Amino acid sequence: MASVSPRRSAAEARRTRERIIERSVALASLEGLEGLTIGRLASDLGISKSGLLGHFGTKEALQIAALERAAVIFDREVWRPAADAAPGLARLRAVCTTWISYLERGVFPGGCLFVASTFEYDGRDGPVRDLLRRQFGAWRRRLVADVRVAAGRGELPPDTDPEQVVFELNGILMSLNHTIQLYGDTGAAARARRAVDRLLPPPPAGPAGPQRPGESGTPSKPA
Amino acid sequence: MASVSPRRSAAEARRTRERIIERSVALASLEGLEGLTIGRLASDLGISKSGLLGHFGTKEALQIAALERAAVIFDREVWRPAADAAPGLARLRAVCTTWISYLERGVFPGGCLFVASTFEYDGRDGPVRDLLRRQFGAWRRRLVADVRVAAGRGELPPDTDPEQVVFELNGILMSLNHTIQLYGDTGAAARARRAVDRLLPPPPAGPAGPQRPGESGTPSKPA
DNA sequence: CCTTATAGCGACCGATCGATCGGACTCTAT
DNA sequence: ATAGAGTCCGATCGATCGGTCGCTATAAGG
Repeated sequence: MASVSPRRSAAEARRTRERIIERSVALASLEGLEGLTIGRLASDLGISKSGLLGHFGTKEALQIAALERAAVIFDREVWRPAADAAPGLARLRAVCTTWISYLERGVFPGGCLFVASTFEYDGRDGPVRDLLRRQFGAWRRRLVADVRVAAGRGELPPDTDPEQVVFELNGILMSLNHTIQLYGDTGAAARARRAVDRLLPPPPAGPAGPQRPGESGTPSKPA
Repeated sequence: MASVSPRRSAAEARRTRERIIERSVALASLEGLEGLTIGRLASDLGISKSGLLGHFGTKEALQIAALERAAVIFDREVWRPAADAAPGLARLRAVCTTWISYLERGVFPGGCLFVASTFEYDGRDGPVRDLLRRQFGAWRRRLVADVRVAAGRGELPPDTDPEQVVFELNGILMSLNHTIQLYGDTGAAARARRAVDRLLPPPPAGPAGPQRPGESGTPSKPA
């Protein structure tokens, strides 16, 4: 009678919802979006199944909320730290650095949630897969745009095919993800960096600037 | 009473077992190794759950049988068609060709079962994951050996790091797998081929042999 | 021919799945 | 003060999960 603790202000509810989503993201990266079960999640958080599901309605809505949160985290961990670099090669290389680090540090305990989810949703379609498609598309477009800038500025060969570069970049990062997840070998990050260097050669670091003199871009040491 | 059909010779039982495994592989590539459910599988095949499980004992044993069968298929579709090429660059390139084709043709309806399973078994360990590790290890070792041969024969730069090359090859193929599965874009196979060409440059196709004169290897047109 | 091994069945197990319900409770707005 | 909205609960739903059991009918082996 006294043990029931039904505290529930609007702010508290928001916090509860946050906790649910946060835990969902971590759990989903380990067990998969489908392996996420309401019962387990609820008992993990010390709340009831109905109380949990009340925030989302259906499991699918929870999955989508988790994916959207994962995108926010990805943006925070990978894109934003590199966003200030000069568009073009500099930013591409900066993004690759943060991207590799994001896998190396294990931001998601079970590896990149997007990659895992894609393979999980191989066959079936539906809102979850649609969202995944959109998220990957947006990310790819960002990278392609910067490759195009880099090629236009002469930082990459003029015959560069932007989509091709992004295709290969994605492969490098997926291979890293795969190696880390299967063998726990974070040393593979060095391999990924080498592969990136081959694909996006660093500008010559001579005392004289590269080829675009007036550019403030090329970060020498952005703190 | 009359509808029960308990035919069961040793040969018939073997065939039943084969049918189960075959269907399991296809289903697992679509729904995941864990998404494989005994009930669904049984009703798909028109047999009872207990009759199915009697062949394997546990679901885990069935998953392992499916993975082992998938390895046989992979070997048949990817390795064997290329195995006769000369060890070294020629065979590496041949393997990449069959490998890409294997993804392009959708040998497994849900993409490469090994890759999907790896990400599915991110967190948890156990016999399934151990098997995955061994299978990937064997495949990687094969490729590394051929890269080493190629480097030793001067078909690749002498400072080539074999593990690095295989790491990047794996990435290319995983990126292809990913693109096909998420967008159904088999056109990405061309991108994968271009990436392979960059990583494993084809030998100069001049009228004179490459650099190793007495070698019968370098297949000009092996039919 | 008769015994033994076994393939496959139907019935059933406890556990858990996602989801629904009515109610207890506390905020917030009037 | 009171009404309404919203949060979270316990109980419960039907379905399905992996797995077990006893049984029957046959094939295989002596």
